[in-house]
Amino acid sequence: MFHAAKQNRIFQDVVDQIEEAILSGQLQPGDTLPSERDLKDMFQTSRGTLREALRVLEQKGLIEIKLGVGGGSVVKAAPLEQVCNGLDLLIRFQKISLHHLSEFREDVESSVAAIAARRAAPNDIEALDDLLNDARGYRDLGVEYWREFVEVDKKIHQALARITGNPMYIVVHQTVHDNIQRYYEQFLPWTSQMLQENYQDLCDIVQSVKDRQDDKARALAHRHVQRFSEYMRQ
Amino acid sequence: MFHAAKQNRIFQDVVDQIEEAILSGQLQPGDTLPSERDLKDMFQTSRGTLREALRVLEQKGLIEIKLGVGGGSVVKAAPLEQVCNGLDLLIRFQKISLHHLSEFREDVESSVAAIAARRAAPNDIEALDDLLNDARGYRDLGVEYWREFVEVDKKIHQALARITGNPMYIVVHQTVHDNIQRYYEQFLPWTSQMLQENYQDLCDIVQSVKDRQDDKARALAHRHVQRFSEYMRQ
DNA sequence: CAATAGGAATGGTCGAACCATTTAACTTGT
DNA sequence: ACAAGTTAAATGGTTCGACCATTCCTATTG
Repeated sequence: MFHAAKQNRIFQDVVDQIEEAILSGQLQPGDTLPSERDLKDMFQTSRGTLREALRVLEQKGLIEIKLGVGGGSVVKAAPLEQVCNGLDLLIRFQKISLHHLSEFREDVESSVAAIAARRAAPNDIEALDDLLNDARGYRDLGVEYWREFVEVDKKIHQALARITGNPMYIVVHQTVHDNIQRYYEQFLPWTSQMLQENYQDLCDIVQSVKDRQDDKARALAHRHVQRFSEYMRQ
Repeated sequence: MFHAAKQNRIFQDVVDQIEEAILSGQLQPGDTLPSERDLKDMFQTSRGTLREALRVLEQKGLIEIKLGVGGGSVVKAAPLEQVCNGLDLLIRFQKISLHHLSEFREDVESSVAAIAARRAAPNDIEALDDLLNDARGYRDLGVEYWREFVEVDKKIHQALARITGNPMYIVVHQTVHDNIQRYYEQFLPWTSQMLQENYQDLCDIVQSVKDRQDDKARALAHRHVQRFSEYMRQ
């Protein structure tokens, strides 16, 4: 339930203090921390210990460290990559398979589509239509434009996630998508037929979002992702 | 698309080498790395730089560092917590509201229940029944045992997540649950009626898992979590 | 006025020393 | 012979001081 309180570790105390300052808003994204030599005086510690603390914060994705005279530790906007990297590590550690990730993604995308269908505003619909037009363009250009098509496909899913207005879906969706994409980029036997099927799927999903049919959108999105998973299984 | 290749950073090279050794299986979980003083000689670097590398690996969840003569850096089994910690940090950093968290949780718990209903093995059912018995015991003891009851409730949800066999659900579920708990521990107007309702919900869910009725389990879990969210809105 | 050279601030690295903790071996008393 | 306490060694944690590499600003010079 609790984990050991290694309070002997000074750098951990420094990490906690700076992390608390960031999470509480005392330090805003973009703010620059004092230099290492100043910080070491503030915390009354050595530079080595302070640097270990900064290293941890950097690894957590909370700060970014820049070189040179104007440099220093800058508070980052959102530690999203860290979750991505953590997931990636788990995958490479073979604790999570592509199958697990796909299954999870099916549920997330389904829920996102369903909620989007309930909440899409007129300008959201407009944006989706624009993206759909782009997708049709690349489909018509032929299978050699699969890379551009996939990019639009990604943007459509991102747009749906944003329409939910719930940052949890945005964040989780992006993390899962990024990690799946990293793998399927290696296997890319895209056919013209797959492009056509995917485009049709997207059209159907957007249409059901327009019609406010959340259950239909959920089912379509589920089938869409599932089909994609099956492509990859081969 | 790419991020800067700061190859000036020696400690990063050390991190990469050790990480590669772990991922490739040259270093197995449980193995102990050489001491800092030996490692510094192997990498031909200073102890300070080497320690920064170890700090990063520790933060990544790949190694655990123990004190004393028998101590050193031990390769960890699974950096599962790292994803939890990362997601947790993201939730707190972005100050994701209870409402958004709850909405997301409703979907996750629903999917978990549905999948569990399809995959529960006999011994899983047994474990669920045992937990259900514990829950009934605390319910009968009265409302002053709400804390113990909630603990069992949590264990039941955890058990369902584990039954899915998909680490993604386990990790996401646990993180979301912990963060919601952080909110509702402040407000605890538990009534005897709420205890009763929750217990009945759990019974129904487990029953539908037993009956392999995944859609019913999904619906019940959704209502269960939704009801809980409504409690807290007051 | 532009190009170049220099200097100062800052992160990155190094080495040596010392402290704190832990384990194992050793000593001692019964 | 056994148990308790003591000592020693290995290991991570910390400190200090020095120097290097990078970056930006400023002053010099053509």
